[in-house]
Amino acid sequence: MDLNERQWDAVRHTEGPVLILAGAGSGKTRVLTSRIAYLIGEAHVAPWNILAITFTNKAAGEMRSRVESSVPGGAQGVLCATFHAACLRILRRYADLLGYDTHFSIYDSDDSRSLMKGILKRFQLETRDLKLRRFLGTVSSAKDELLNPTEYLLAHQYDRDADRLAKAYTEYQAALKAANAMDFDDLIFNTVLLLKKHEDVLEEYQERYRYICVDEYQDTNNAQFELIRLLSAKYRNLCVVGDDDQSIYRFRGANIRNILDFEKVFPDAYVVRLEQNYRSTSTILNAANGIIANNRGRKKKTLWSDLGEGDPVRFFAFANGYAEAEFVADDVARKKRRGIPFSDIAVCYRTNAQSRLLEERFVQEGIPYELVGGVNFYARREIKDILAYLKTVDNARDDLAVMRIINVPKRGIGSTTLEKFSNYAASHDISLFDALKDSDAVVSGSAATKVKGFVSMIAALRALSLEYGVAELIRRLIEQVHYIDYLDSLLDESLADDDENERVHNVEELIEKAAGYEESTEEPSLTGFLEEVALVADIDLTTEGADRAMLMTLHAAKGLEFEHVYITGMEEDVFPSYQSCQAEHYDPQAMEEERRLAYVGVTRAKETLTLSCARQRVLHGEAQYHEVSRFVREIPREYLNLDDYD
DNA sequence: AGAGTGCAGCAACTT
DNA sequence: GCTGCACTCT
Repeated sequence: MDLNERQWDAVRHTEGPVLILAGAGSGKTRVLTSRIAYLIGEAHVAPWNILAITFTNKAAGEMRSRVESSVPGGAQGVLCATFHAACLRILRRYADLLGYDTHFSIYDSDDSRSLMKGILKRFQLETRDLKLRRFLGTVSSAKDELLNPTEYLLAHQYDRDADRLAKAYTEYQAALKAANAMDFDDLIFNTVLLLKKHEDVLEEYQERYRYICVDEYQDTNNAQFELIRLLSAKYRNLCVVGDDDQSIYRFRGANIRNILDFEKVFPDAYVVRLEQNYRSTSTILNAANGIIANNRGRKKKTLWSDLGEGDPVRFFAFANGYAEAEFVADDVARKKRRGIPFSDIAVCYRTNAQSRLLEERFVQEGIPYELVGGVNFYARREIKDILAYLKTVDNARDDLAVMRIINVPKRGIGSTTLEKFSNYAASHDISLFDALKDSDAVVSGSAATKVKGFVSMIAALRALSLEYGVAELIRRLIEQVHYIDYLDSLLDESLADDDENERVHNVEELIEKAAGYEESTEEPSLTGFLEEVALVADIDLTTEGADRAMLMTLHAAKGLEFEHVYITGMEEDVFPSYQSCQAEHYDPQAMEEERRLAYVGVTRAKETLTLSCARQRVLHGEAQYHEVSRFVREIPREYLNLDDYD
């Protein structure tokens, strides 16, 4: 293994707390994998005593295969997983200690939203200046602070609206528990709770995971920090890797202090700085350094590279977004003609909405591309419908799932009938599905018949689920409910003959994914499939190998690298975003986070970096005019090609 | 009682 | 451009 001096240092220092400050492109993944290989091969640590936490499933998979190839056959037992996946593993074994059934469902953000919406309606908690968003945000940050509803109220009793927020939090948790479901934050929160309440469980996992590595440590939140603190408390072999300059998830509760204060919490921490960059030209690196130097709260470091100067960073200003998109597409095509594969190229932007113009232009010019993000595959309506059927089969207490599919496709069970059943369920303290089973007690006549039909259909599917695998179950259920006909009926007739129905295509893809899951998993199960599906990120779904340019947000680009990178929309109020520009005066942190995002974007590029802006752009349906982004101006002029600047 | 239609309101980043 | 909701029609 060819590692530099510092990297070796980080690899060999296996015992005790270690902080690796790894600048962008400094070979941190290589260090982490080498370290794990070293633990197994040289320090003779058993693979199953190692836990490696990564940010995405994709990163976890890459790490697993890289460890596997450097320690052939020896890396089997290493657990490489995201925080959420690692917690899920623990909870599937011990959730009963917290009063959940181990088949609990996982609610994604959409599910959380619907659930909360229902609660706000039922208890009339929503007002003009206290909206759904704030309720959800409050619950999420309460869980991050590890406060249950009672503790939350106690800690925030003098805050405005605290009583209503606490009420919503209480009811929301009660509803989740009744539905035998956990949201994303619960996965962490409940694991911490479990470990704190049950010393024997804590001890089991402390013994198990004697060596813990955490990647992208700058993006951990408070609850996640508490989790690893607990797990590593006994053996104290905690190695965290991160770069405070790349902390870009503050909005989601990431606490940059976790990395900045690591040495305060672990005074005996061994600190390694990786400052040699193996990715970018010095020009690109200097541009990045010029930008990030404007931030105040950061650990000083100086990245350097010996990969040569390379080309200057290019900046182009266009009259509008169309011209910008046209340029990017043309320029990508030009690169291709010069022999550069599309797959070496990424186009990044601040918000997903910006992808549309680019996509249109790429399609026109016949440039193959892959869009990362946008509407998550698993968030699409047709996919959520099928998954709701599966969830209902797997966990009948999941009211939200039942609610979603009871009248999809239409089977004549409308809102009035549903309301009766909801009330019946609430007053008898049973799940919606159990209420449906009591249909005669709630409604009569045709409504009762329809409900009975639904209940027996689910029962039949449940029987099928014991007999068949997930893929076959899906095939049979869509046939049973005539789901494809339903999807076709959704299409506008004018469009119908043209393209084939994309939703149908998505459903077929889901079946393929289910089949893939069954092949790649030792003991496939419906629960297992549902959880795999619940925790995937957009970036996990990207396909490698195809020669396509990548289109993605700057957030999604984190951890990736490309020979040629374009960043579009370099405009004030776009990037930096409108919100952060507004907040600038009372919350300088917001602007610093935008700047870190710019730093992340710039440092993705290996050979060339192209920035662009549009003087005029249509946002929210109206034309807006913007100045050139401050981040462009922060790049020292000597590294910038100024042909079209000013 | 349920289904279909039109329109307002909204649109950061994401496990 | 999309979703959720209120209103009207069957």
